[in-house]
Amino acid sequence: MVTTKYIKPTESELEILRILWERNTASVRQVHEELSKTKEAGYTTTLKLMQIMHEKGLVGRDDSIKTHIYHPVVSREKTQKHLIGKMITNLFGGSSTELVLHALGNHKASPEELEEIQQLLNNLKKQ
Amino acid sequence: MVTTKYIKPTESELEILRILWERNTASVRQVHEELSKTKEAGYTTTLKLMQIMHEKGLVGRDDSIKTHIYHPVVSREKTQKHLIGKMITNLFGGSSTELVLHALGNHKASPEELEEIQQLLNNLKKQ
DNA sequence: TCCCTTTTACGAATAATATCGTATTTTGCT
DNA sequence: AGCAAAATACGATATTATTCGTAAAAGGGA
Repeated sequence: MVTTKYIKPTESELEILRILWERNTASVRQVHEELSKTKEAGYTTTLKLMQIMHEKGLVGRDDSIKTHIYHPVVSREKTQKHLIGKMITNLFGGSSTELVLHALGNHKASPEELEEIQQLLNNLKKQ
Repeated sequence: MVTTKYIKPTESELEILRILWERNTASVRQVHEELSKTKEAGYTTTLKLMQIMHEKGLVGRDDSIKTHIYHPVVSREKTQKHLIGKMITNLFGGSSTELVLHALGNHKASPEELEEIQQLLNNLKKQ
C-alpha cells in the first residue's frame, strides 16, 4: 500500500489551485490571466510556481503539446478538511460550532442556502 | 485617525496566539510548555518568536518583572474574520455556506451547539 | 525554410520564516 | 557578596517561499 504524505499547499499555491479546481484544466497563461485580476506578478513567476507544484505532485499536466495543460491532483475536499481542521484548532479553540456561527454571521447566505443548512441540521439533530 | 494595518500572523504565531487567547496571559515558559505537547522546538525558538510578535505588535507584555508576561493584542475576532475570508475565497469558491456545511459535516457538535446554530439560522431566515 | 511569437526550463536573487547557540541579565538563596 | 538557576537579548544560520531574468525550445505562418 502506498500512502502519500499530505502536502500542504502554500498561500500562493492555494490561489492557483482555486483556479484549477474551478476550471478543471488550464494553461499557465490562463491561470496567470485569472490571477492578475487580484494580484500583481510576472508571468514567469506563475509559471515557476506551477512547475514547482507539479514537482510536488499538487498538480498534473499534459505536456504532449506545446502549451502544457495543468489540472489539480489534490482534491479540494481533502485540502479543505486539513485546513479547516487547523483553523478550528488554532482559531476557534477546537469548536467547530464557533466556526459555523462566525461563517454564518459574517457573510450573507441566500434563502436556498439557509434551507440547505437547515436540512443538514435536521439530519444531525435526529441522531 | 490612526488606522492600524492588519498584520497577518504566520502559522507559528497563530499557534502561540491560540494559547494566549485561551489563557489571556502567559510567560514564555508556559507557552513553550503548552506548545511542546504538539510540537518539537527549543525554548529559545519560542522565546524568539514571541519577541518578534511583540515587535510586530501582535502581543504585548509586562516586562517590569523578571519573567515577562505576555498577552494578546490582536483580537481573536478580527483574526478569525480575516482568515475565514481568505479561506472562503480560496477554498470554497466564495461560498460561506459550503464552509458551514463542511464544518458541520466533518466534526461532531453537541445538541446544545446544534440548538445554538438553529437559533442563529432562525434569525437569518426571518429577514 | 526562416523569422517571430509564445512557451518552457532553469538558475539565481530576494524575502519571509523558523531555529538555535551563546552571551548577558536578573534574582533568589546561602 | 558570591553563586546557581532561570530568563532575556541577539546575532547567525537554516529553511522555505516568492520573484524574476535570461536562454533555449516549439510552433506557426509568410
